[in-house]
Amino acid sequence: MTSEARSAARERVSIHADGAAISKEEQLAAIQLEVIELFVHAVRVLGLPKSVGEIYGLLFISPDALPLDVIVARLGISKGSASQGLRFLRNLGAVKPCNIPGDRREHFNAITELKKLAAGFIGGELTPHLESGTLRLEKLKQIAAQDTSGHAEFFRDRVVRLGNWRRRGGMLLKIVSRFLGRTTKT
Amino acid sequence: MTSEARSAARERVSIHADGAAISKEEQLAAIQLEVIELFVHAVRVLGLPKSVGEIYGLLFISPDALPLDVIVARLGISKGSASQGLRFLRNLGAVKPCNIPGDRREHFNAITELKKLAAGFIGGELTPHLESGTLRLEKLKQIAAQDTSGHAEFFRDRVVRLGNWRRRGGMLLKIVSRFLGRTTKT
DNA sequence: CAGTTTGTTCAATTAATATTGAACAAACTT
DNA sequence: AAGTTTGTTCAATATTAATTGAACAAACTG
Repeated sequence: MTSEARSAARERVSIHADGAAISKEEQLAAIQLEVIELFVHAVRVLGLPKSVGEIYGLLFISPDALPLDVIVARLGISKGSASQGLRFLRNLGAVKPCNIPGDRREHFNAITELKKLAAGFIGGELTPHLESGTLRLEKLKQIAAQDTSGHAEFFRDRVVRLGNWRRRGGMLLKIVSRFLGRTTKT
Repeated sequence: MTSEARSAARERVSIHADGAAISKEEQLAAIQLEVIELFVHAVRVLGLPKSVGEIYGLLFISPDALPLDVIVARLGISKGSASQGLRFLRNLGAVKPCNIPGDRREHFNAITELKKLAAGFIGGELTPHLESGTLRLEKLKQIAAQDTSGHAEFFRDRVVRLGNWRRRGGMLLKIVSRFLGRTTKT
């Protein structure tokens, strides 16, 4: 996009702020709105904020990389939300910054390989929890060893069971990664 | 527990309500508190309310089945929370009602086989979302077919990709179930 | 039957989370 | 250097979700 075109877009946006018109920049095709809605639902299941779903959804269904201010305009969310959401998505590897020659703004593309998305989510969200669980389990073992109640044996059995769960959870993450890593790259 | 013992327990609880004492019934061993905390963290990851983690954790680490009012007293939560949490856990198959002869109250045991827990969670929480996603996808295909913008081909490609994601998601759920179903029953 | 126990429901409250927007800093431009 | 543009941060606000508790119903008990 040229510098002049950007200025023009901004002008239209300011008109919209007056409630008078909607810029072409902001108009989303029906299919785009629907896809964004789909991602909003999907991220809810994963326990992530709506804005993250909106941003990822918009990038997923946008033919071109988009900069922050365009995301803000098209979704009608605040700059703060967009900035935080993009940082989260970037940290997860769900979104990739890309440079557009002649444009100072950092643009973003959605990463659309399920394998990569899952890897990012597993590494960024799941594994940390699994590891903090490992620490908790260590603590549990110690406390169980000190237990003086009449149920020490029962408690120890339960702690063993938790250890088994965790072990199998770790195996599952690997199995999932391996499954998604096989061949077909969509 | 005999009828007389229950009355006595209730009396101690009422004393506690006055701020004067804590009944033996309510005292949780250090290990129990720690396990409950662990489950509270775990259910957060799954997007479930804290109270559900507390209730399941308490039952998991209790040698005997517990009735609603004991759960309320030991966790210090409201009857409403406990009732709703138990219903949720029961629907998921994470908790099993059991009858204690001579006691009118319904008691609950935790189900501790990871396979059963996962099956309940997959069937109760994950599959419904996957299925609603399937419906959304159908809608998406229709909208994509009608698209008049210059990006119809891109949009259709994305919809195909979403279809692939969903298909693989379904396969994953099966793989997870199969993995957890193998032999070792802890 | 009148009273008690047991458990559910749901409107009101409280707590937790996400979002906003204004202040700020860094990187550019003229 | 003074002014833009671009993007971040974080305290205040808004929104959403969980919890409470009181009213209720059903199942028992004497």
